[in-house]
Amino acid sequence: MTPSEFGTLDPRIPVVAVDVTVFTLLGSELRVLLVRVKKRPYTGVWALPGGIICSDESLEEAAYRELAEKTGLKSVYLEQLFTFGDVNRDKTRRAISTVYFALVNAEGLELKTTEKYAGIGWFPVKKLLRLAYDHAKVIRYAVKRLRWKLEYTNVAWSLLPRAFTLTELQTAYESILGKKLDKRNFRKKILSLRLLTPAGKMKHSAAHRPAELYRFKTRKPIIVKVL
Amino acid sequence: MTPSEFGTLDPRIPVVAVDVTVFTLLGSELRVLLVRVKKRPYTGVWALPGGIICSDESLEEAAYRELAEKTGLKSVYLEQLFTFGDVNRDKTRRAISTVYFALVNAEGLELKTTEKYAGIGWFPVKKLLRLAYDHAKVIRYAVKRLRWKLEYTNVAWSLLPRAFTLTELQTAYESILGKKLDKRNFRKKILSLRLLTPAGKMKHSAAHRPAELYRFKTRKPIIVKVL
DNA sequence: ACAAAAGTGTTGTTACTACACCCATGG
DNA sequence: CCATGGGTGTAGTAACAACACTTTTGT
Repeated sequence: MTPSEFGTLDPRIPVVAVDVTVFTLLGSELRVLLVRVKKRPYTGVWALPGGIICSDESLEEAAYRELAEKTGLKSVYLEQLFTFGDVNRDKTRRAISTVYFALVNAEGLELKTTEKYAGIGWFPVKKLLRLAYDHAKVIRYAVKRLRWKLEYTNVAWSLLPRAFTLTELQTAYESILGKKLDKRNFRKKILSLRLLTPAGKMKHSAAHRPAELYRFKTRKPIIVKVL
Repeated sequence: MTPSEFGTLDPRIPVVAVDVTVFTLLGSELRVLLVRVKKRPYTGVWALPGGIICSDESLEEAAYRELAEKTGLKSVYLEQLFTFGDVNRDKTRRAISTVYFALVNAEGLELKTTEKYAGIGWFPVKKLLRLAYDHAKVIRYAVKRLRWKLEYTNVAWSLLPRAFTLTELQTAYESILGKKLDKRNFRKKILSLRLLTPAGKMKHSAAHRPAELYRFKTRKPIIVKVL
């Protein structure tokens, strides 16, 4: 059974959807993945990627499917964020949407879209245009959760390339948390957590001293007080 | 439209339910509210209270309705916990269930049940019997969240009577976290947070020095590192 | 040689842990 | 008067915040 077979019934009967908020860093700016809707009444408006679940997949599988369709990525950090179920969040029918939350390294990543959408792109989280449904609210909530996650877990690995410098890591933290951090204290704290291991290489990027590259020892999500 | 009008369709079409994990302290033991199912194939088995949502209520309203039906309580602490959507979690049909999480003071509270159930009661969270659906898993997850909430927020007020002694508060923490706490450090920390205000009364409970009664200054949920 | 980012320590302050005795009451 | 839980302080330790200069490289 395909998604399109649902949703043709009584508009008061709830339909179950999954949406995904995918975040990445581009030019040390936090961005979210949006798609351009074709269907009325939101034609031309941008929204989070998502859709009705299929009858033979779990919610999480639906979220992974959505993510893979748009980004081609399979093994990324993904977790359930919240389920939005207000009566009039979708003007056309009763829709319950479980929103997932993904973090991605966009380096060399090609976005693809399906017939369903008229476009796809990364949008800065600051000053977002008007979005369809209640998606503006959803993104605000997701950003809050992302900030919390950065401070209390090791998920930052999912935003960065495999190997990265401590300054890159610090910049990621700074641009998402929206505040400057002390270089010495940051490095001391991060290294003392023993989450990182030197990659054994240097990054030579310009006319200045090269930086040591590090990797996360594990890419399993764990809870640690980082800051 | 009433809930019973749903669920008569194709069993592969997802139906949206809300379940509630209601916790309380009875005899300084953590307990959860369970109801006894009548319907096959879970006849006689205990489960979390819950049901299909109505077409004109939000998820949260459905959770409040469920809670009020069973406990008569209206203004309690309630928040969304998680949405469970595995394909075979309900043997009879595809059911997506958003689970809410409530904390209640059970003092002088009368449990009521509806036609739908064969019984209702408070069950110790330790050594639970077999439960219907995936509700054992749901409760384990909810207990984890409860422990986190106690350590990082002020929600403890919702488990206690309006006025309580510091020892009662400490006992609540100890029985939920499952460990002893140091009396002096606990009191020092709690009072330094300035969440409590003396109720101006004493609790005379037996042949020993009476204890000062306190109240929470606010019953709005806030995030504070308590322990 | 200079511009530009990498890298590195110390000190003061604050929060946390561990620990033992006297107090007020009811029976 | 005694059994019971209520109430209190201190000292050592660990985590955190604030702060500026030297090193290494490419051009």
